Amino acid sequence: MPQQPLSMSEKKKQKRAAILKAAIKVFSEKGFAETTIAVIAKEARVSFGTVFTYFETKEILYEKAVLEPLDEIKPYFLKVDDYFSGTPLEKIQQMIETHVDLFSERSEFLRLIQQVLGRPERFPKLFEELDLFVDDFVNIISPTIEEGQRQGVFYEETPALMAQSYLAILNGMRLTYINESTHSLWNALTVQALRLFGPIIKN
Amino acid sequence: MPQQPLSMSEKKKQKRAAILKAAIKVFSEKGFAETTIAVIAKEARVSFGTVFTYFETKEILYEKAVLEPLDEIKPYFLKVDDYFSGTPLEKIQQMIETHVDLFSERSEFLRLIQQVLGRPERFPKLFEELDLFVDDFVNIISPTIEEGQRQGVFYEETPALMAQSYLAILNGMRLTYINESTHSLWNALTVQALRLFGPIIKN
Amino acid sequence: MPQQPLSMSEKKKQKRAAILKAAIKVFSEKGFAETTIAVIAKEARVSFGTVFTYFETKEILYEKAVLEPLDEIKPYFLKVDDYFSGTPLEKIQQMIETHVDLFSERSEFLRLIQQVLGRPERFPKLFEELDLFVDDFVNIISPTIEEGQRQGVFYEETPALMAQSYLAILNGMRLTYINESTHSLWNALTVQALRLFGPIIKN
Amino acid sequence: MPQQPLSMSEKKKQKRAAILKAAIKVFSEKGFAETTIAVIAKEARVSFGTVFTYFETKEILYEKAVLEPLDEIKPYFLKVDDYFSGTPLEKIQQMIETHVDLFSERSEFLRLIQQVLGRPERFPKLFEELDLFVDDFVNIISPTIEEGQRQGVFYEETPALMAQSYLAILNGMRLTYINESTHSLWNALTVQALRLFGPIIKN
DNA sequence: CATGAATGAGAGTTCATTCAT
DNA sequence: TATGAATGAACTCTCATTCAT
Repeated sequence: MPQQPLSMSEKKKQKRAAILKAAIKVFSEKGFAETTIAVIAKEARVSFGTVFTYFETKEILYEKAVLEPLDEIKPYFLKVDDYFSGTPLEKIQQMIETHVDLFSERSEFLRLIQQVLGRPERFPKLFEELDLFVDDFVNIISPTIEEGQRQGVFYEETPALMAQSYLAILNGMRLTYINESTHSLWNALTVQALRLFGPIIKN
Repeated sequence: MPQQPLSMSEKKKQKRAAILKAAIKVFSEKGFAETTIAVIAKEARVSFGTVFTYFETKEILYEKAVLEPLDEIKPYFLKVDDYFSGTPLEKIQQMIETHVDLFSERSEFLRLIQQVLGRPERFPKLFEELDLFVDDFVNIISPTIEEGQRQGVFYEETPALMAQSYLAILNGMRLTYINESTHSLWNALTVQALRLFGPIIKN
Repeated sequence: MPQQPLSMSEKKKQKRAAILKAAIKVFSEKGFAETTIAVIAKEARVSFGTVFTYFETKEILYEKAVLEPLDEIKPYFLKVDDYFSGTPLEKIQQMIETHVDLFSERSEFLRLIQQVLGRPERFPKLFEELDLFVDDFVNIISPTIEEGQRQGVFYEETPALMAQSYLAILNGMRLTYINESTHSLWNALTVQALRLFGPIIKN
Repeated sequence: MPQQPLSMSEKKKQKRAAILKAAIKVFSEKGFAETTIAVIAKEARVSFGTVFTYFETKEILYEKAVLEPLDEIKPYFLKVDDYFSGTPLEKIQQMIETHVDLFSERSEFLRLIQQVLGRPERFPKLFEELDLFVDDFVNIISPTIEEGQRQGVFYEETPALMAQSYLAILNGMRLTYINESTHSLWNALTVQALRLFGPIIKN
C-alpha cells in the first residue's frame, strides 16, 4: 500500500520518459524546426496535448532532449579514471573505443550535439552547456595526456589541443559510417583517433 | 543594340548572384527551415517576389546555395596536383593548411555541409552529391598517400580511411574555434590533422 | 452521528462558497472568456477538478457568479421601504448614497453587470434577469417618485424614465472614480444623481 | 495616368478600411477575446491571411478598432464651439442631442468604449487614451458651464464633476434603449442629461 | 521583370471538460 | 469527494507561393 503513491508517480515518470525518448528520436532526425509536436506525440503514443502536460513548450522539450542524452554520455567523458585503467596509452585507447561504440549505438547523441554546435546563436544556453562540457573533458583528460607525454608515448603538444582535436574527429565522424556496423571500420577509426595523441604503428 | 540584351543578362546575373550570396549567408546561419525568403530578399536588397523570379522554390534555392559553395571549394580538394607540390608530406601539409584557411575565412562552407550531412533523408540529392565528392577526394588523394607510404613517412593504413578520417577532423572543427583567427591555433590543428597521416614531431 | 452528514454538507457549502467568491473576483476582473478555471481554483485554494464538482461548466459558474452578487444587491434596490424612510426626497437621497456606497466598496457588482449588459446576445438568460430587475426597480420606486412629484419636489417626468436614467448614471460611473475613496467625490456624484429627480441646490 | 499609383494605394486603403470596419463591428459585439480573426475576415470578405497583411496582430487590430471610432467621435466632444452655438444652455442642449444621436446611430462606439473602461489593466494604453479624452472634454466644456453658472441657469457645481457625471449617464445608457429608435425616449434622455447641469422644467 | 498583396496550409499553444484513481 | 493527467477543438500567427499590376 505505501507503494501506491509511488506507482502513481512511477507511471507519470514512464510517460514523461516515453515522450522524451520520442522527442530525442525525432529531434535528432529532423532538427528542431522541422519537428512537430504532433509527430513526437504519435511516436510516444500519446495525444499531443499530453506532451504539453509534461513539457511546457517545444523549446523546453528540445532542451531536455539535448541535455538528457548529454548527461547520459557525460560519465564516459568525465569519469575517465573510473572506466579506464592501465598506461596512459591503454586508457586513451579504451576511452576512444568506448566513445566510438557509444556513438555507433546511439547516433542521436551525435546528431543532437551537432545541431546545437551548428547554431550557437539559436541555442545559446545549450551551446554554453556543451562548451562547459568540452572544458571539463579537457581538464579531466589532461593529466593522463601529460603522463603519456612524460613516458614519451604521446606527442609534446598542449593537452587542450590534443583533447579538442580528438573531439573534432569524434564529432566529424559521419553518421553514415557510424551506422554501418562494420567492426573493421570502427577499429580503423579508433586507431586514427589514437594517432592524434601519439605515433601508433598498427601491427 | 546587340549589347542591350547582353547588358541585360549581365544585370540579371548580378541580381541572381546577389540573391544566391544572401541565401548562402542566411541559410548557413539559420538552416533551411528557420530561414525565410523575406530575410534573404532583404539581405540581397531585392523584393521577395524577385527571389522567386530567379529561383522557383525555396528548396531549389537551398540546393543552389549548397552546391555553389561546394563547387567553389571542390578544386582545393580535387585538384591537389594543381595546387600543391613537393614530397607527399609537403603536399598534404600544404593541402591541410589551405583547407583550414578556407574554412576559417568562409565558415559558411562548413556550416552548409554539416547541415546536409546531418539530414541525409531530408536532402538526399545534396547528400548524394557530398558522398560523390568524398569518393572523388579519396580517389584523388590516394596516390599521394600511397607514395608517402612507399617513402615510409605515412602510416600503412588504407588510403580511403586516412582520407575519411581527415575529412572527419575537418568537419568536426568547431566553427567557434575556426572563427577565432589565432594563427597558433590553426597551426596546431594543421599539425594534428597531419598526424592522421604520419607520425609528426613538431620542432 | 446525525451531525456528521450535516457538518459534511457544511464543509461542502463552505467550499462551494469559496469557489463562487473566487469566481466573482476573477470573472469581474477578467471577464468570462479570459478567465480560466485554473485561476479561479487557485484563488479558491482548491484543485481545478474540484470546481467541476460544484459547478458543471464554466458557463454555469459564470451565471452563478453574476446572479449571486445580483441577489446580494437586489434588496438595496427592491426593498426601498425597508431601508429608507422620510420624505420622498429623503428616501431617494438615502437610496442613492447606499447604492454609491455599495458599488464603491464592491466594485465587482458593477463590473459583472456591465459585462452582461454589454453582451445581451451572449448572455441572454442573464440579460433577461437584469431586465426584470430593472422593471422591478422601476415598479418599486415609482410610487415614491410619484409622491415626490405630488409634493412638487420632483420633476414631472414619467417615473420609469427617471428611474432608468438614474440606473444609467449609476452604471456609467467609472470604476476608477469609484475606487478612489475620496468622499467628496461620492457626495458630489450623489448630488448629481439626485438632480435627475429634482432641482437640487447644494447648500 | 498619374492617378494609377494613387488608385493602387486607394484600393489598399479601401481594403484596410473594410477590415477595420468589420473589426469594429465584430469586436463591439463579441469583445476582444471571443472575436476570432476568421470571423472578421469573413465579415470583411477577405481571407484571414489578409487581415494580418494590414494589421500585425489581433491586439493591434483591436487598438485601431477602438481608436478610430474614438477619433471619429472626438470632434463632437472637443470642438464644442464649432458645432454648437447660442446661450450656454442652448449649446449644452445641442451637444447632448448630438451625442445621444451619435450613439444611437453607431452604438459600436459605446460598446467598444465600455469594453475598455471595464478592463483598465487589460487595455492600459487604450484606457489611458480614454482618460486623456475625458480630461480634454472637461477642459473644453468647462468655460461654457462656468458661463452658464454666471448666468444663473446652471448649478453651482465644479464644472469637472458636472462634465463627468454627464459622461457617466451617456456611458450608462443601455444599448437596448439606444437601439430602440423611439424618438420620445431619446428626447426624454436628453432632458434628463440636461438636468445634471441645471434645473430644467419640461413644458 | 519587379513588386508585394492575397491566400491558406500548417504549427504551437491554451484550456474546458472528462474520468480513472 | 478530490485530484490532476489526458484529450483535442479552436485559436493566433507565419510564410511559401501565386499572380495581378
